[in-house]
Amino acid sequence: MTEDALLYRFSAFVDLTPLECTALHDMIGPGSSFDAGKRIQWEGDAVSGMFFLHEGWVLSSIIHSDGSRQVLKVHRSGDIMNGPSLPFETAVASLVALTPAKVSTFPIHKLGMLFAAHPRLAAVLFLNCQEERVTLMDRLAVGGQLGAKHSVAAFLLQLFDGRPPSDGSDAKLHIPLTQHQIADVLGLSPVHVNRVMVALEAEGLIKRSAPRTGRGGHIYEFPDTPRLKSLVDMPERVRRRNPTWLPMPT
Amino acid sequence: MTEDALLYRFSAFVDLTPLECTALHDMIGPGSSFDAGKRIQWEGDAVSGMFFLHEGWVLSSIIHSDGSRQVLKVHRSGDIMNGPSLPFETAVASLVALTPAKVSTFPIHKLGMLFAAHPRLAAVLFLNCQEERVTLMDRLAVGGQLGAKHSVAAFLLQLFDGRPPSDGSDAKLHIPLTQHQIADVLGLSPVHVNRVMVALEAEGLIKRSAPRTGRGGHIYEFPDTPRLKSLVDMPERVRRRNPTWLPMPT
DNA sequence: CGCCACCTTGAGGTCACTCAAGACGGGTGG
DNA sequence: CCACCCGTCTTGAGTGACCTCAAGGTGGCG
Repeated sequence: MTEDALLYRFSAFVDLTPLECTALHDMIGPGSSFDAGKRIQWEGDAVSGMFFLHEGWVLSSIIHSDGSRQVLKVHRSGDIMNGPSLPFETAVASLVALTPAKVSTFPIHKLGMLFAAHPRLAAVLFLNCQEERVTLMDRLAVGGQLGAKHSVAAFLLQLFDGRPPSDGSDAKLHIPLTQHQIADVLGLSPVHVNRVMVALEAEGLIKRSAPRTGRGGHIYEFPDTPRLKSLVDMPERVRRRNPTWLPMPT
Repeated sequence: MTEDALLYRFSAFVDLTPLECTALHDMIGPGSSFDAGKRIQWEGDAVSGMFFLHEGWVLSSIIHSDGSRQVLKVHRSGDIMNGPSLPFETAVASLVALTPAKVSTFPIHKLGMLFAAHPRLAAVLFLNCQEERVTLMDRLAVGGQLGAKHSVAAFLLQLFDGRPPSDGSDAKLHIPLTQHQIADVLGLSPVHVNRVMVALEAEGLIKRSAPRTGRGGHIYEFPDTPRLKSLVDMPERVRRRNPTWLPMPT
């Protein structure tokens, strides 16, 4: 299954050739495991490359000078991490494992080799980055204009829609974030997140139950996804797969 | 000067070889002119490529379903536009000329050729995209946590710091945005933007004067940039120029 | 048993919003 | 040259969303 996770982001845009698959495997270093709560990278570290998340949940966050924390992205299996740090001398964000996580490094000089040897893969990386940009733009739009209820609903729905294939396809989802962490994602206060959660549950839009195990998080169910989606009302973005303009596969 | 504008974003990361310069010029189509207020692209159009802004100001925005508008980016000379649309079937945002603007198209199939023939330039495009991502992340952080005063100050300061070289280097800056448009950028209401402006002026952090001409905008002065910067308090991001990991220049 | 992290709920305050009306200035037509 | 109009900026008053502070409840774990 770890193989599939690796190719997840890349094959979202193109059907990979076997040669490209092996090339990716060769470029990505051996994975190491991190316990829940362990820090994978500090904001301000020297930039050594990207990371690839095989398994688990990882939080990417920035500490503000007033001490408050802004979570920039909730990473899940298949995600490519630390791209935003590449243009700079030092890392932009910290990466913290939320659950036990398996992470590979994608050393930066191999990234250069990838651009030289596999232009199509490079283009896919570029597209992936542009898509992340759109994700941020949408968050900006939702958070800026609409209320906290919309933000929370959009957040939950995004995690639900984007769950990796291995998670099964029923309407339940374990989200290992505390309400405090969700607040950090959305730029709200923890107490207000709680109030919104209670309200959403009262309206029958979500259902929460205790986590099956240990630290943090809840299991969320979505009994009425259509109504939830209509509440959020995000524009439908359909990805263009195998666009004709990409360079020839290698 | 238009040549310089073209190379502005690229040479932010690397010193271009003459061959790369001519390659870029060849790939970018002839420029066409747009009057102020003219729409360059509609949200929902088919994606035909990127655009390159030689001269002028362009607003990139999304219309929400409730009619409100979110401005995603204020483009200025040298900017590469419409990148976020590339992964999708239809364009993500509308592009509207704010001032008379000169725009070239960067057809999508030539982008594929660029990835194949000029891996180093492709890598620079990738870095540029990652940097835009960071810009959005910072906006998210500022807008989410801090007040409207910070947002407005950060917005003005960002425009001031990022002004193209041709604009001269005195402490004056003509910003052709109405307060209503600034509100759309920041996700605030127009009246509140106005109140903040008045407050900032009362504190001596900015100074406004009438626009030299026609429609919209003001001339802003920044008599006390240090204090303004300390108010905004963004982390300093230093770009890494000519990183060693890039592919060989062509 | 008691600690700790998390969730929950209440009360009161502040920031930013909406609605509404007025001031200013440029552009147009008489 | 003047009257008028329209977009923009400005200002006031009232409302609502979200925040902070604070206290209490719950469950896991040593």
